[in-house]
Amino acid sequence: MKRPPVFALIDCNNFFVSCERLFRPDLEGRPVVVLSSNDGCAVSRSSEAKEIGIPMGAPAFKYRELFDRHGVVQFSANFELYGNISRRITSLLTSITPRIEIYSVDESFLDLSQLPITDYEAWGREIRQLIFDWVGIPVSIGIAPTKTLAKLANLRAKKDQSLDGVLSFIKNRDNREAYAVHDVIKTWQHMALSPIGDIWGVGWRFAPKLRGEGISNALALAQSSPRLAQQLMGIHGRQLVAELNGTSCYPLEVEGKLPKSISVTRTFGQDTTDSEVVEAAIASFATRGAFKLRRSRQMTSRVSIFTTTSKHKPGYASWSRQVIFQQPTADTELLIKTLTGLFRDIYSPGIMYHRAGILLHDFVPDDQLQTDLLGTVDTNRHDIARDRMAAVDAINNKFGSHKIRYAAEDLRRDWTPQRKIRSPRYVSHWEDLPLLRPILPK
DNA sequence: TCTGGGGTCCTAGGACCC
DNA sequence: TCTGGGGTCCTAGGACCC
Repeated sequence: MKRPPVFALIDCNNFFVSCERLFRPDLEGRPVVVLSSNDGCAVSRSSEAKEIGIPMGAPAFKYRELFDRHGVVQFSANFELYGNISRRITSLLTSITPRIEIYSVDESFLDLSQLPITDYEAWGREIRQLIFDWVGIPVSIGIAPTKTLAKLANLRAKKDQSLDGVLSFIKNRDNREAYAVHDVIKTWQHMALSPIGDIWGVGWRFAPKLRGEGISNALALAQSSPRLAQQLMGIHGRQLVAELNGTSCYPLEVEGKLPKSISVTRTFGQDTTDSEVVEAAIASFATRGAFKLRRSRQMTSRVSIFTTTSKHKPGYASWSRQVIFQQPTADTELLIKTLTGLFRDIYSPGIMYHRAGILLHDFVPDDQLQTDLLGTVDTNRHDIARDRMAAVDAINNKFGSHKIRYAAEDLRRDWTPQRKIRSPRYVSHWEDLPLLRPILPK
């Protein structure tokens, strides 16, 4: 018999900050923030930092005074560290069940319906302790018959200290009922306490619209008509109402999906009018994008670039250009030539470039080289390029990324973002390995 | 010559997520 | 002086066809 799904959402608390604290236990109990690229905005905050009023995305320069007053400890983002810790947690979860969807760097959904669990909340507490003991990261766990409700349960588990980080809207499945009456009552109580803007899928634009209709919390949305929800939010609104009522619309996506587009974009370390600086940046973006594309075993048929000036200065402007390939490619060399060529078309001296990026779209599998209408595909050139890139990837894989690269990337390096206060790469570079000093007897 | 309705495909922009 | 980066999906509207 196929059982209805039971979703568990396991979500790391203040993930980036928790990773930094792993190697700096002295920061426990102190306000800590992790900053975005160029040390621009706060993207992860400890609970102490939230309490003193630092919002998500707070620009660091505006909060400098608050940081100083409360002794807020700041870090530049250290993605190598966070990726490593993230993989440790997902591999632990994968050992519990293969029915796992890795949703983001700090969140995974599990389907528990096939596991012999008699008390879901007790199970959640065990797993929470297990992750803390083995990896050292605190997590919250929400369990429910739909993903939207699992998200909501997770958020409630984070906000209500008395829940101890775990909340389940399903007690057990012994009675074989999909969703028992006492479960529904419990779910309603928590939905009534969940503001409309906290619901997964309701963002800053839809929240005021819904409030205007008198729908101010999750329970009110669950009890509103699917038709009204669809009118206000499109098809997503109708599905949201169903999910809040326990009917699952969003299944567990176990298979890692292939990307449908790839983008690499950066704000420069400092604005520039120099075309060589921007070209070198675009060459580096092309290299990174092409690498990601090959890793997904795909080729691109349409690529584009864009540049912008600063949004926060008068005369903000942006430019973009795209090109369609007759023959799909994953060749770094061709992509660098094409994309830097597109930039030269739009370059204009005197413009203060602030940000630039590349986008790759319209992918085909890399083993599917289609001939064009005239059958003029140059398979020989294609094969040579593919072999060359396979060799480059193999070398960089063995000796470290960027060991072999195109000269266009090194033309100028002035664009690279600043990360002035990054923590050591404790777990990915030998020279950054933490040292343990033995305590000598006196 | 005049003309409506229905379908498909594409693109840009909007909305959301972490 | 200093305000992130990487994605997905849906929808409206235009072009085109019969």
